[in-house]
Amino acid sequence: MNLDNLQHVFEPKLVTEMQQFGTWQSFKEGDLIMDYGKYIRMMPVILKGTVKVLRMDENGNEILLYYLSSNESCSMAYSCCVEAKKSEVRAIAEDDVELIAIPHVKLDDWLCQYTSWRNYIMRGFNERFIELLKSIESIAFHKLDDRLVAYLKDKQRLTGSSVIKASHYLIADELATSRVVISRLLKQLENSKKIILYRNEIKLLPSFV
Amino acid sequence: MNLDNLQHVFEPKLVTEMQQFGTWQSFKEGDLIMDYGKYIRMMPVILKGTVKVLRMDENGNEILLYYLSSNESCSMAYSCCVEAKKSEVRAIAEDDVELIAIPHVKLDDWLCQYTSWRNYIMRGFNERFIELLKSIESIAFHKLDDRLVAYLKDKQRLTGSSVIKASHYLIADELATSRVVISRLLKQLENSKKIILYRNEIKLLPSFV
DNA sequence: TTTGCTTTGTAACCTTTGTTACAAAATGGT
DNA sequence: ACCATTTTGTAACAAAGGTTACAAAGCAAA
Repeated sequence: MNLDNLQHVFEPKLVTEMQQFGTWQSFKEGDLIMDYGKYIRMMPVILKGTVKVLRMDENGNEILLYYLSSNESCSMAYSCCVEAKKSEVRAIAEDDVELIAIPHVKLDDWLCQYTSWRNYIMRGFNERFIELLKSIESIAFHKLDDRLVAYLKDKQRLTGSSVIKASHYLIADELATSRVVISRLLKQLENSKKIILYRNEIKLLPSFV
Repeated sequence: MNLDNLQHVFEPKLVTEMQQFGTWQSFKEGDLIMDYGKYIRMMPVILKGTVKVLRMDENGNEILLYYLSSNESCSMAYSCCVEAKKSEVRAIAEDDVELIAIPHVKLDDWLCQYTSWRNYIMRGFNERFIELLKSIESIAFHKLDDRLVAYLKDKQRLTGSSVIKASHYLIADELATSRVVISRLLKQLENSKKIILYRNEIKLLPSFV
């Protein structure tokens, strides 16, 4: 397995340990990486690709928590992992994903031994916090049209492409609204020459930024 | 300082260390415990009382993050503290508060040394996560009237009293809406005999539950 | 008691978002 | 080419929430 990218984040000795004790896994687009109720025994560190993390509430509403990409890991997993709890989240591969799964017995050891690991974990918690806070702010204070624009920009940044592949239905789902509303707002954006709509595809024009 | 309650959470040796290295602090209702932009060098562990934690976004909107009560601590503080960053949150004493402030140099040491501390920190992160998720779910999927009812029940649980002391304006603020809207909804609840309204006071009737 | 400030009540109106219903277009398999 | 399925467009309407404006009530200090 290729852990070159990790060298920039962790000290060499830790990378060697990760190689030794971790399990390399790969997933194809759409694959289910983690699901509700499954026991978590490993903590994932993403090497390549993007992972979408979702959560369902008591009423069956599913909500997008955040996206994880290279060198990030699922903070929610950590404490679940240590306490051998069941997953409260679902993780899906957005594109082709490679990750290295760290067995839970190593988590605590490394926390003591390696400053880089400790910082990595703590920074992860913090970043995830900030993401959730932004999410709250977005829902609480911004109207749907702004949120939609932010959503599209996010996708653009994440995929590195100005062509976003998604159906209106999917977008509606992730913004917790209905398809008709999204179609309406997208059409407004198209009319103001900021995007062009195709089937399953949205092209962001220069004037979009 | 009286750290009896901590005995139930931490091993005796750690409690002794907390006594030795921590700083005992007390605050009166309304006191500012932590504010935006101040450097965080200590991590608070609440001994008594309730702390309200807020955050402000780029547009100056302030949002309620969560309440902390006995034996809880501010997860947001942790990583800030370790990296000696400025606070992104404001913390206000809801009632009379006692806390013990742990100097940041001890945080990492204890993480290695004491399993109870490690679990405490990790569980804290997790609980805060869950709170934020609930908050997101509430805003995203529930209408204001439901959220208002949930808010009142929360206050009731937190204070242990069926009489909630708060102006409509304050409630509106914490639910990120306008005073008129809250007055309207409260009046509906009063009309359906679930609450009685007074000035700066709301009495929850038995039928409210 | 008078004055000024805060809190609450209420009406009227506007904007945003959600819902239902139906049609048209695109796509993929046979 | 034909059919079933998915995706998108649009209209018409309903509901929730936000805004403005003003009045009345409560409270506190002078």
